[in-house]
Amino acid sequence: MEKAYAPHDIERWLYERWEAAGYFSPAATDGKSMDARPYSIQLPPPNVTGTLHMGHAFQQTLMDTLVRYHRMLGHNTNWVVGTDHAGIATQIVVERQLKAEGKTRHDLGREKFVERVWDWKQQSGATITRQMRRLGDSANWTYADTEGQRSGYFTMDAKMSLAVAEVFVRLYEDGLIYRGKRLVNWDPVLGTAVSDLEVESEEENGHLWEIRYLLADGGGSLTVATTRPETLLGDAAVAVHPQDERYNALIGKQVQLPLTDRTIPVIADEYVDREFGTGCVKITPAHDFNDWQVGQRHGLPAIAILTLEAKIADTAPAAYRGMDRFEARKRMIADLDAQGLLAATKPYRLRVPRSGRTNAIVEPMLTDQWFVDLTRKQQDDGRAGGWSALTQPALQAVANGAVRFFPDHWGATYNHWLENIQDWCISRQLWWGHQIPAWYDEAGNIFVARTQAEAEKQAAEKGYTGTLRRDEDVLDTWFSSGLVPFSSLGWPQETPDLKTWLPSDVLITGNDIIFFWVARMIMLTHHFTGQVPFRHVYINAMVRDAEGQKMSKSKGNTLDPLDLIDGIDVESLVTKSTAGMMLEGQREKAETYIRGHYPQGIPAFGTDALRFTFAALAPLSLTLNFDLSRCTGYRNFCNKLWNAARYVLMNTEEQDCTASSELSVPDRWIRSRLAATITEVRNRFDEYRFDQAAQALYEFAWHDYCDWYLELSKPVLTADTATAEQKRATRHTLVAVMEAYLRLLHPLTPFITEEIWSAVAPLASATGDTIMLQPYPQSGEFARDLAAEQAIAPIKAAVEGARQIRSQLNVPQSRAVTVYFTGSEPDDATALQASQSLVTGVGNISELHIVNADAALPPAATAIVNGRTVRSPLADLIDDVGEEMIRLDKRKAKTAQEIRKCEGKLANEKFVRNAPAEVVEQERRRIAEFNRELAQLEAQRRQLESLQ
RNA sequence: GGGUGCUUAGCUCAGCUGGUAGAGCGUCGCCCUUACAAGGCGAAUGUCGCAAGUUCGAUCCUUGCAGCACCCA
Repeated sequence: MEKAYAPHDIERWLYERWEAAGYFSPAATDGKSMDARPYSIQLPPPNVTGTLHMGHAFQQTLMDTLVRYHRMLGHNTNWVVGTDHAGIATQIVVERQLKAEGKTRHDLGREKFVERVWDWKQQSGATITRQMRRLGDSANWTYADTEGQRSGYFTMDAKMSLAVAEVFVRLYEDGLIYRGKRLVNWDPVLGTAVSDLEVESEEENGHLWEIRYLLADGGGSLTVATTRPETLLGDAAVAVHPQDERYNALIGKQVQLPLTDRTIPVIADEYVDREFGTGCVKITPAHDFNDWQVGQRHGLPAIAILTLEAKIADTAPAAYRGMDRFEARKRMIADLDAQGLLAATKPYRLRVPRSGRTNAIVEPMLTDQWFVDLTRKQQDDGRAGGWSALTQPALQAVANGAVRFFPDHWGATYNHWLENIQDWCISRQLWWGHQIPAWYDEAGNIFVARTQAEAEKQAAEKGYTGTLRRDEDVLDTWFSSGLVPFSSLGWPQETPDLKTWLPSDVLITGNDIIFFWVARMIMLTHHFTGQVPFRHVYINAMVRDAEGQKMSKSKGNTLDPLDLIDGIDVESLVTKSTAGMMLEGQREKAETYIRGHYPQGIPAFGTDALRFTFAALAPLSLTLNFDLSRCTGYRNFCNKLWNAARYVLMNTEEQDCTASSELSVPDRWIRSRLAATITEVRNRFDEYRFDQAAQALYEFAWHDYCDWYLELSKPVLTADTATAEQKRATRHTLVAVMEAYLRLLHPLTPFITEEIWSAVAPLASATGDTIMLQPYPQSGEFARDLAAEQAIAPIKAAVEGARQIRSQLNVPQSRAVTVYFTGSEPDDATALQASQSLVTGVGNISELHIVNADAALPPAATAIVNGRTVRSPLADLIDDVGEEMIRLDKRKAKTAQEIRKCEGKLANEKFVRNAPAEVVEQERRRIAEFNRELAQLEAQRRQLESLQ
């Protein structure tokens, strides 16, 4: 083995070997695989043209850890993966490319444009799956891989598209999909409807304009307050609160609508907030969601005055036609002012709805769209409505525990959303996506069918034989991803895979798509298969930078997981991170951040260290602050493990390492600790506590195995006093514990464990081509041995005591000292006696004497470790008695304080009366212990005083 | 306005059913001891956000307050 751990040298070729050998497919688990308990995870399909970001890397680390864990448990394990066509995002990218060529998608036409998107998908589609391989994802790439690219399914491939059409048609036939003219959120830049989930509203600075509307009968005016004066052209009424005495007399009268020749009524509606503005609100049903409701209540007309490009339409007065909405606003304010109708302009903070994709201000727009009904209890013909058929069962699934959230409080968020759900607008005015399987005849009659031929047949049955026009719109991307849990398994065919892998075991995903995706998968899967899509939903934290800031390109604080794996120099990092930044200020800001935070660039940590960091930092809370220094720490951990393996191999290779019955206390102790760690790690994985599993693994390897066991093995392996049998027992323990530990660790750090295992396994008599398919350690493989754990305590205490004394008196550890040891437990003396040579070896102790607390000793320095006392003659050390006195006084003060605390408790009658007997007893023991310690310290001090 | 989460060492975070406050990184000493300087050994560091309550006992339970973050309207 190389002297230092070099991740780059091992990672890539190992992955290729695993994949080529077919280890990722369920059948590889072992011979009995298909009968074993199935275990599967559905990957949230990433955007096919996207790249891997920290959130992906984090999620996938957790998924791969679970998948590897369960595969080693012998479960029939299938990690179903695929990529998403990501309608809007992908279309935007290609449109941008066209724009660079001076073209629009309309220049190409739909067919050519879609072809072009496919080209782009083919070209860039492999990027993300290649990156996932670098993470070590043991995904079942060849499963559902209809395109033969070893990348799983693609949501727009033929098979998946078939399922989409099938679902659409069936929902339509069930009366759960309808088409209608409704107000929807409209992105005027993209020219498509977007769902309310894709709209982000933030407070921005704006104005509140107060505009005078004159009464038509000439008897004065009223003043309305609005943040959107341009929509005035579409006003259908002015509303006041019915109990508002200021305006009572005006209700029912007509007012002259400024800038137009229309008059509109004054109506009364509870919706009006008397406190807001002037208490008079203009009502524009065609351009505001609330006003739409008011309009419905009062039978008002919806006058649309904006085009789909958000320009003033021909329905408005000629003066403003064709103007952009914001230009029109300016002009109208000026005109109103000129006519003396502008009463006031006030600065105002308002929530501005913007499209998540284009950042354009979203316009409520009255358009024909397709919806999934999620709100009706019952349809007019008596069939179940969407609430009963889709929404309610989804609520039920969580309520009755069929689906469990981790952490469980996310269930509340899920419930709250579903309980207040709106119908789901599923049509998008895009070209890239699943085209809606609906056709129209010339009269506008709708035929929803799986194919055009089927639609024509339907039309013919109604006596129509002319040409049919297919609906131009495509479906919301989430519509197809909502089917993934079953469509990826071959639905609508009744495949055996559906039986085996539905429901999957756990979904790991971000809280940002609980509504978009999780809820919809539960609804649709239940509706079409009667099952839940998954049993558990683990909501992972959002990855942020070390300061807790959201990662964003414009701040420059994003990290590319591959840069953490491979490393990158600072210049390349700057170039890469600022590429494509148009705004000068933005570029500078990003560059400053990068040079400030990574002045040396980023070192190569390797995949294993990155994965371990994600696991160790995985909290059950909202955010994960990714700290590079933690990553460094875990890279060092890998190096530690690597070097421990080197030590083990150096001392065991080509030697007899077979089992021995003559196990020493350290042998038995480390095996016992491993047994405890195995139980701990398995439990933690089972409850998704990746952080605690990582902690237990770290602790064992570094602080038990390396710090103590390897050190304790040295005297045995090198000393002439140890018998051949004892040496063999130690060699056997070294390799057996290492081999099992590697298996225990493997799900988190697949590469380094595989690499070391291949060298260590033969020595531990383990066979197999890969650690991946080895059985996961069971606590029964090693015995818990409480006697050994107790016997090791005085050994450690003696060594630590000697080290403390040397260190605190500034004596180099290399100087051997004499130690007088006084135990605190009855068995300490015998345990220490039996391991004398170990203690003197590891502790660099020249003579070890086991003595009573009151033994007469030469003046000595004292250390107390876990109640055990270690004393070393000052003659061995130095002659500065004063310093030792200071140390003793410090220690005395500490002990005295503890005693006071205990005494306080025990003096409290209520404590003694009410606390459980064992707690009181424990307190008594502690006080006795401390008193003994104090007496010893005082004796020491007197001795030193006499010396001065 | 409603909801959820968070507040513990300089930083990033653990802390199980209330019973002696922990880790990693960083800091400060001393060591290149033949697995590892990406290392070893030792040390220092906390009114557990604030206030009240329950309890013999509160970082943990309850209530209120403050601050931060996110979600919904």
